[in-house]
Amino acid sequence: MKRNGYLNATPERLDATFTALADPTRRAILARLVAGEATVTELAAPFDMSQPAISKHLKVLERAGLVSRGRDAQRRPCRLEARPLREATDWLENYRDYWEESYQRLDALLDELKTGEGTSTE
Amino acid sequence: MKRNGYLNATPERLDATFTALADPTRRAILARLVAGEATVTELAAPFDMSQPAISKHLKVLERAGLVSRGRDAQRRPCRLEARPLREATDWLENYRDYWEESYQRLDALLDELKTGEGTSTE
DNA sequence: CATGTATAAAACCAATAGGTTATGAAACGA
DNA sequence: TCGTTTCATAACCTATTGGTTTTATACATG
Repeated sequence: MKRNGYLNATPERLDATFTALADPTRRAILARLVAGEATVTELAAPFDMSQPAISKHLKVLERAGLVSRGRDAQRRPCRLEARPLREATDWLENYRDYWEESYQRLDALLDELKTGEGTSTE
Repeated sequence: MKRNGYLNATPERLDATFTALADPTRRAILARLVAGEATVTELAAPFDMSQPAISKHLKVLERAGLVSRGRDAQRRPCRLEARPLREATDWLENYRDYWEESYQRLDALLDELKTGEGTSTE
């Protein structure tokens, strides 16, 4: 049930990707980049944090392949890269069956509690 | 385009979940738990690592809510919990449109390179 | 009751993460 | 050529991570 067709992530890439996603600042940066390319200073602006701190976060994102950088004079515009996101999603999709099942069980239980009330196994 | 209906993860939960997923040992433990409950020693067996090390990994997984523990005499069986996996998946799904678009662009490019050869913009 | 088994907790260590300030370097604009 | 902007790098600090070994606890069983 996996609509695949592309290559899979190595464990190292998953390590790097999930590590990168584990920080709220970096997730915010990614969210910003969905809207399009941005320079380091633009990315740093919303945060109460020094510029080198943001540069470090960007390096983590870059190491995971989540971000690539161009060049525009003295600026180094960042762009979001899709691949690791897809790979992480693919990895998690392997568990979809599992948690859908879990929630079906939960739904059934809630259903029983609601409609049952006295009608059920008591 | 989000088939939701359930609650969303707090940033702290996402931090904890992605942190937990960022380690290959912990991912392997999760994979094992899909097959059903397991004790700590069972989980530790495949790894060339001390028991306390595994206990620490389990604590990380527990802190993220990915694992819950029961009690069976001196054993503390671990079970996989679905919720954080679903929440992480949901978070990543927000990017699905983005990377599907990216890959369409890539596909189009590859197509052009393959079928075009000389027919294209040259 | 004594011993073995399953797990947790403590103390320790090296490496990494996440932040800081200060400095350096590349490119632009006057 | 000089100053300004944009960014990276270095050096430093503290807290956390991921591992170790050793010790303690809790239960089961002969």
